[in-house]
Amino acid sequence: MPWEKQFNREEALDKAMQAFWSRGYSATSMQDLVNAMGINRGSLYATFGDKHALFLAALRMFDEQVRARLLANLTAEHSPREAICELFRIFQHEAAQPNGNRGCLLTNSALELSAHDPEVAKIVSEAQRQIEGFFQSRIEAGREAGEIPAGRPAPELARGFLASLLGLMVLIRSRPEEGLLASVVDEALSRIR
Amino acid sequence: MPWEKQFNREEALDKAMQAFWSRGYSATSMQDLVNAMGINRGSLYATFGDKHALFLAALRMFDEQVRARLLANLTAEHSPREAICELFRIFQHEAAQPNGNRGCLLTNSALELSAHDPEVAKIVSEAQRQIEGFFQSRIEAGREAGEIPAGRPAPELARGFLASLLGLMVLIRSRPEEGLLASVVDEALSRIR
DNA sequence: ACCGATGCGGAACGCTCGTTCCAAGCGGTC
DNA sequence: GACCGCTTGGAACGAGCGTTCCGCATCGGT
Repeated sequence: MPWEKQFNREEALDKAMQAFWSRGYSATSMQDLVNAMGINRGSLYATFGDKHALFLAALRMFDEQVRARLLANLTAEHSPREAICELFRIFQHEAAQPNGNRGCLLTNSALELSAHDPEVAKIVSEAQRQIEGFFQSRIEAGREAGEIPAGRPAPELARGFLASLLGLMVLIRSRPEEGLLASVVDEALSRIR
Repeated sequence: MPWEKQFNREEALDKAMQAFWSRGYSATSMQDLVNAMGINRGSLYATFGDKHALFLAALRMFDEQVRARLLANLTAEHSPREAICELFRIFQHEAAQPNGNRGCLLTNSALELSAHDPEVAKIVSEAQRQIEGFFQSRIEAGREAGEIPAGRPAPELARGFLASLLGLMVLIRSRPEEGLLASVVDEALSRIR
């Protein structure tokens, strides 16, 4: 029945995102993507353009559907201090699940592509800025509420959390040992305790 | 004069290491390597084996000549606390140099390859363990010398430093802004001040 | 009943990849 | 001085890459 699309654009893009997420950009071939997405080569090119455009679409989808949504949910559903704790704990516990050692597509792309791909670099650095902003606003709100003790300046503390979170992403992908990740999370959270 | 080697094995391997360091494994082609190393295709295969073996050799060279040497020098030439400070400061300042945003080959490889390449994973995780050990031994020695105040347990603090250092590597490659890196370093070092 | 439009499926393209192979050149050995 | 062992440079290979293209099936519109 080729008179109307036989696939859902979002679903297909999600499958592509998953593929890039676990294997990276270069190591994922168009054949891999055709298989993973379950759609035809022709349809893929007609819908998403070439491989690079598909990757950017997948990266943007990750940024909106995973990163932004997660931060928004945490902000809405937890107190400032708990939002920060939950963010770290979510990653710590997901790493123990099967297929949980993929880390974060944005961080993976940061190292693989940012240095030589301005479009990727822009998406990645903007996402990092948003995470930094999340930390900073939660720290400030938590201090105003008396939930987080005074200490180092909020912008600096926020950047420290960003670095710890990125380091956690590296460890999740390269050394997903339970005790190691737990120590990293405990140490980070001790800064607001 | 093809009866004796016209190149130095170490020098050629160093050039290969530089190439992998800036572009990663997949994005560096054998043609790139032939050009960068300045030796012939045939000589390359005869001396180093295939691309994967060459990469492992380059990664091991980085581990020994860059990572291990750096930690040894810091341990020998500085007090425990200063050794930790210097480690972070070296990366902070190198990032400002031209070509300084390549980060760390081990960390780059951790994200690109560790999840699907056991040999790389082994080298990477062993290197991370050594860095963790460096931090822990410096913290313990610094506390014994009264140079580092008591606080969280040394093993946990060491893992926190490891995560911050890895996060710094990610940021150096994806967002090498002077102020950002400085904040990350300052926040990290504030934990032993 | 036919037409145009649309998406499907898969063959096929040109290129670059990693890898192999071989003729040529030269010093050392017998 | 003929042969051996080694490196060199570059041609060549098959496979896989990303990408394009086209005949076919099937709809809504006329």
